[in-house]
Amino acid sequence: MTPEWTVFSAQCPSRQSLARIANKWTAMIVILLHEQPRRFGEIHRELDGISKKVLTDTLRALERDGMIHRATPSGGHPRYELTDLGRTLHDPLQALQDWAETHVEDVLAAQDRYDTAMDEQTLAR
Amino acid sequence: MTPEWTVFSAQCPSRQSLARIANKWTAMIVILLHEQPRRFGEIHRELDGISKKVLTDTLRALERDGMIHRATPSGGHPRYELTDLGRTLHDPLQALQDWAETHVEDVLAAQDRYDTAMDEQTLAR
DNA sequence: GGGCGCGGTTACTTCAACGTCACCGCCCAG
DNA sequence: CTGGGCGGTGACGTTGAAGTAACCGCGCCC
Repeated sequence: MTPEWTVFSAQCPSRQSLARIANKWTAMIVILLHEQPRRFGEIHRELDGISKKVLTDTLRALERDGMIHRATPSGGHPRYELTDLGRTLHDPLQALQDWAETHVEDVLAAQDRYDTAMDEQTLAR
Repeated sequence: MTPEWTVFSAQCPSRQSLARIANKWTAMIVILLHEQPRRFGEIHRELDGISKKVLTDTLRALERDGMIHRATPSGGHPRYELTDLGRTLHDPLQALQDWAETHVEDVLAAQDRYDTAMDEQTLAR
């Protein structure tokens, strides 16, 4: 009987798995590739602020985990595309991006409230 | 006219927001607190492998972003609980955890395939 | 064949995240 | 009034992730 691990156990593979997908670059890349397959340079241009190194590292990791596929047509440039597994990941990650964009204002407001509360606290002492 | 930023722009606040929620500790804590409010020590015990320092840091950050609330009943220990905002975050994050747990095997298999393919490639040279 | 763009790779550095550990105040039990 | 658990905090060191920049082979075009 194999123990029923969950993401809450540090050694459980699903924890590693969660760590990979609960990551901003993973989310953005999966969402980007869901629109259409893209080439390295395209992804690099669209993901503002990512370096070539980090992009290659992230793409390799996603490829290793079977979420994307690197297809090199003969005599052409490689294209990155989602695999079937990767496609199942799109909706949850898209939901995350949607949340981030619709609730930005709330988060910003909460930060303001927290920061001013902290300021008052330190001033009062 | 404010520019229509998205998470793809590095300076957009929603990018920061995405970075916070697309994070394994955030996901696990939100899911844990959705079941019921908990005390520091409880969370610490249930999240295998997190240190006190990282836990406090993460809790503070989530509190600042308005996702959780630290309630200290008079003459009692503080309890952490989700705010309304935090509650809206549960479903997307739960979806991520579910994905991680249901697709572990696929990911593991993909890693195996990738690694043996790499081995053969290096042996062939 | 020389230059250019693409798609990386590599070596080196920098920086932030994290772990560890000692310590603290508070409250309660004995 | 002392000892222990709880809920942290702070200093310090380590590590790993990320940035930087130089370089590289390939194919294409002039």
